[in-house]
Amino acid sequence: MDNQLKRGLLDVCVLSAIREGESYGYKIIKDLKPCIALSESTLYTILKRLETASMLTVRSAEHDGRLRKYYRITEGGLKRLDEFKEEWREVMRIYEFVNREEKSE
Amino acid sequence: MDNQLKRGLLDVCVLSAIREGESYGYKIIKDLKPCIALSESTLYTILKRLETASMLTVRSAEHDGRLRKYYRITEGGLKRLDEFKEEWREVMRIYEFVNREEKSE
DNA sequence: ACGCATACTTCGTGATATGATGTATTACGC
DNA sequence: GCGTAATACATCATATCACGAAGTATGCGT
Repeated sequence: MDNQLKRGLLDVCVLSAIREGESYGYKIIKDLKPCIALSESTLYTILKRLETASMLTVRSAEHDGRLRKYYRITEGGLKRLDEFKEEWREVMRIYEFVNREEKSE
Repeated sequence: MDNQLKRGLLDVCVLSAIREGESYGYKIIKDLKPCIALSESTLYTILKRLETASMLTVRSAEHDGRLRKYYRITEGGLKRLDEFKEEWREVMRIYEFVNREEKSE
């Protein structure tokens, strides 16, 4: 899975990682590891994008003397996850088109 | 469907459009219209990319005094379509992660 | 003391989709 | 016969994006 298919999936993966409660960058990467691999630079890019899009909020807090940024999903983020489900129907339709009748073999 | 999810799907859509026999740009767009909308500039970019990747071959032929470029899928292209099926399992796994247990509501 | 894990940031790059624009011919209505 | 739409392909500029590389800084184990 090193291709373009990840695009469009990454955002929702990150959102789903904080859906159940706020989390922070490093933890998100670890939580998503069994699902999808993403590097730090990728994650922080996505988090910034989602913040700009008001799909999550950030608060900084100290933890063991270190700074941590905690991300919390917003209404907009939850809405995005819902929309994703809708979009997925469209994706499945395309998938089925690609894998349509391969009769005569 | 104006999002990123199309990426990764476009290539295989185009390949699947010429899987059953050679075709040309304008016709591919029309054939794919019920499946996925793509502009001419996008299509020709993809066709060029697929040609470079040896997933299809091109031949020019005159048709009604006009030049047409006919695209034919190669072994590599067919292999790509097979690989796509494999990759799809991965994608479905990710999808299921995103839409996992939304209990407690 | 050293290395590793934690934690976040910035920069540069390559890939990509797409709109805009251009060229050229055929088909069709009026 | 004239204009417009459809056919058919090409090129350019732009914006978005994932990601590796590299940097900064702290805490923990040995």
